[in-house]
Amino acid sequence: MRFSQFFARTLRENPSEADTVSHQLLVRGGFVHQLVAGVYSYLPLGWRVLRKIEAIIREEMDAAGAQELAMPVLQPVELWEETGRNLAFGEIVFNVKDRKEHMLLLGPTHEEVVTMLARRWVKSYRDLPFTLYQIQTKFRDEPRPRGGLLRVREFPMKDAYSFHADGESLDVTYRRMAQAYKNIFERCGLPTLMVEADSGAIGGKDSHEFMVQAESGEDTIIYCPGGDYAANVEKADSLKEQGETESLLPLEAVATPDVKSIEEVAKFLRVPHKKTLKAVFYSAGDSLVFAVIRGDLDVNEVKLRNLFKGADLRLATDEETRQAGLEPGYASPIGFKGIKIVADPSITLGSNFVAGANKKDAHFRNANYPRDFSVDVMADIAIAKAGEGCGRCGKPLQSTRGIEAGHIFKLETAISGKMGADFLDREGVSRTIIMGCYGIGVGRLLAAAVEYGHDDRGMIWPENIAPFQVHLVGLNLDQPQVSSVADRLYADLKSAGLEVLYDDRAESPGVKFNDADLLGIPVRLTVSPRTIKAGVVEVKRRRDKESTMIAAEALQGHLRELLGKRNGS
RNA sequence: CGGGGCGUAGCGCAGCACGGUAGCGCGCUUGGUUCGGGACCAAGAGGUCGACAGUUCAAAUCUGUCCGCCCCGACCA
Repeated sequence: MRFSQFFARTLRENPSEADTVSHQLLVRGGFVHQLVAGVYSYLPLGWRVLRKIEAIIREEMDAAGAQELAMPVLQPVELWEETGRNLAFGEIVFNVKDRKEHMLLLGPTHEEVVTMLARRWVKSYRDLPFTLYQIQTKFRDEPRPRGGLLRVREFPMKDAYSFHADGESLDVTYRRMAQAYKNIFERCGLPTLMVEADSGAIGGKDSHEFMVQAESGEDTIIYCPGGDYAANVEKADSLKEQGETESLLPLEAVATPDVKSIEEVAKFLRVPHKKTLKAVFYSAGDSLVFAVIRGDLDVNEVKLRNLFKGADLRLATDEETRQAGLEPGYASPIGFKGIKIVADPSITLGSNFVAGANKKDAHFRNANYPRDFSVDVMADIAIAKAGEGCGRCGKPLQSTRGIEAGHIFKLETAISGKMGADFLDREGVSRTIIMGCYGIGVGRLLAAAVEYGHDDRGMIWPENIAPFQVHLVGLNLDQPQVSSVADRLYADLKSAGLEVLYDDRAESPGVKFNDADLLGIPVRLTVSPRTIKAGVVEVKRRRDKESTMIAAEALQGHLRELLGKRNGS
């Protein structure tokens, strides 16, 4: 492609609306253009990258035995009423009305449609298992699009769905898909971390996310440096520090005027945070929930929400707390009944805790479970933090930020059960089809690749997904001798099967070199009066600092060495 | 939805407290000189100042309403 004819324009300055690196660079380089909030055009450069990622995904999906199909974006609301997920998704779905006032929606995902297909086709265990996938635009009216391509409202996604007669079959496919995902991300040149994830309101059992490590990521990952554990913080568990165990002392009330927060209490009574009990109140649906946890820890709302199966969980207001008969700042489960008490096991790691006295300006010393109070549910509701122990090996955990590029999970019968997708097993007994589903945010993956691969001059694309393989820069092309050499080289490279962006514009060298750095194509070749005189071509890899001069005759072989081996297909 | 910021030429911005000719840099067009890391000279094109309403002799500037975009939070199969 000749740059002079290419539909691309670079910007010298960062667009004001972008402050995520990938967003800035993709806009500056002319890869994407925003139409409205969270809706982007993929311009030729961006589209080329997207199609390369898609091609890799297709190859790996096909190799893993999945079959491609295409399902409609436009879906009838009735289908979603079967699973009730039109309510679970709520405001996030884009609704449309047809001319007959029939309500339709723009698919945010395709479990319902694909399960309808399975229901129609699958009669017998002999029809199972199989896996279907598509690469298609999804629509979600996110409350807040952000970070350029990282969180948008219209986006290309690869979604796959597997159907099984039993859990063992699902396990096999799940592992195969996990491996396919590893292959995909590796071929895209992106190191990812496979982490245990929360499966969210959709239900199901196992769930894993594939994370690209990046500061701009929306998720926090807790992982063990030993490599035996990694999880999204929403799901992560850890070994909490053991508090000191003393012989139990008698409960004793102390005056604590105006002392409310754990911080204040610990300071006022001169005890460490981990020797206090924290009480937090949530509103779940139409009732309140009383959460108790050791004072140095925090409540993981995702874990808590999962205990209440999808209920609308939010922090209760002080007003609501008082109405339940509790005094904010001085509340504790001691001598209290009325609302459900959920406790974290950390309240047993230690003894003689300081806890609220359920009246203003007073606390108890030496509170101990179960001597002094009882709880309704004892379950892990704590946020895991770096520094705490790995549940597998005990080593201190670490944390990092990540971009969720892929997510796989075992749906089991969460969808198929509600939709009556059944089959007859070997014994002629009707059973519910078991499902798995597997997603990759393709556009987000593209952005993640930039978050991962860039420097202060621009993007640095991995070979396999770069928009072009070679960036040919011609300098002083107004000299006929130079342009004829450059034109010939361009033609030769193309006929050798390379994808070449040929900068034949009448721009100064500085502009061309800076654009080459910005666009981040893996190999830059320069032809100029200088190189022609020496009978060489300058070769510079984007990720290297130095360039080398290669004799014109040896160039093709040299390029093959630089690029060839990476093209795995 | 709560908090904050912003909307003036294709892009980045100034002008607005104090109302009176719409400006700068980049980019773009034409001609010339340049040519290995964002060249120079000269001449140009390009804007209903987000929208609507109000105040005023007069509004980019003051007032009101609405719309849009970005950031933090809430939320996020």
